[in-house]
Amino acid sequence: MIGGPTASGKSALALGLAERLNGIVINADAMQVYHELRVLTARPTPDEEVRVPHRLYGVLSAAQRCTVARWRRLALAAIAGARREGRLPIVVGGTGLYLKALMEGLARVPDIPAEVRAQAKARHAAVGSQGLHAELSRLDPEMAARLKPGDSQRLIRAWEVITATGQSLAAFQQAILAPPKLWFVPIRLLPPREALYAACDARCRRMLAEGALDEVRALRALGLDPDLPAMKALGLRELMACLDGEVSRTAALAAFQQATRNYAKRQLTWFRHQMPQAQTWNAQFSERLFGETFSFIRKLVDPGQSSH
RNA sequence: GCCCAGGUAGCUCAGUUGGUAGAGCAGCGGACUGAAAAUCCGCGUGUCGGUGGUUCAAAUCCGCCCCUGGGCA
Repeated sequence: MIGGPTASGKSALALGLAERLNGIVINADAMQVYHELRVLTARPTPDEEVRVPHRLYGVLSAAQRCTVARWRRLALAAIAGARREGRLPIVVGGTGLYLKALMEGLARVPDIPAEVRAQAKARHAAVGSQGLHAELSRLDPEMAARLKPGDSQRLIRAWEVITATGQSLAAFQQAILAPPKLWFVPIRLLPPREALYAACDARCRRMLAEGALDEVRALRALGLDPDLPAMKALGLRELMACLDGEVSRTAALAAFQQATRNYAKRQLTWFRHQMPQAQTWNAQFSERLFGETFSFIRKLVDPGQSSH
């Protein structure tokens, strides 16, 4: 399992390991699952997908909604498939929550009916985050106490769970779904800040050169609900503004790069604190370390090949 | 050369009738279990362009100088 911020070199590491270890690369990125987003999410190229089998890349339409639970089911199936084929599953992605849910299990919350979810959103739109927080204080004091009054997304979630099930989300979260009986070797990439930001900037620039604007234009033509997760991809809003002539291409790129850096910083925080059991490596920024990572993994998955 | 408008945090700018300064963004730190590329929380000492002066007290008033825009010659 490989985690780390965008542009840290995760995919290259996964590909390199998969080639040498008879592996299958399994996507753990919330945006790379969407078919219509290829350039904008830096999905592995068709060429790379030929070199090594890749799973869960572009498997959902942008009109669909991926969730942790949905991804987790897909990932478990992909892992099982890889093992059936006798290949090493290599789960790689920047969505920390997905990796954590896969490793540690997920709260067993029933599906919330679409009507209730819509109701929760409508309620939030009507009374605002503060208002919803106040309301939650009556419905579910425990969740209200641990959520910040401005945290709209979690407030909505807590509200819809208590409303639909009559039970607090806190109670569900105490009964975490048992983690699968799988042995993970978590590896995280935490590149130096300056190098990471430079890599983010370069990646955005490359995306523009590789047709990001065309991709955005095509996606927009689908006229999807802006509320869909896929529509939250970094760069979408910025590049749409560019297509509309609201901002120059240069300004759009700068905004896109800024958003990407902000995101990378959040990911660093996540992987630093939420994945503490992981080994820290730095493939992209040091060839030597890549070699070390490789032999380290080889020993773990194939002890017969090493001296001990 | 003259006139006008500006020079305040890394950037864009606030700053009431003089009481030694604060927002947004950036940056940094943090939270995180079914939208997570999401959603939030915390952190603000900086020669207030420089220098003289008025005043108990100057970012704020006055003089001179420097710099940046714009206008007139």
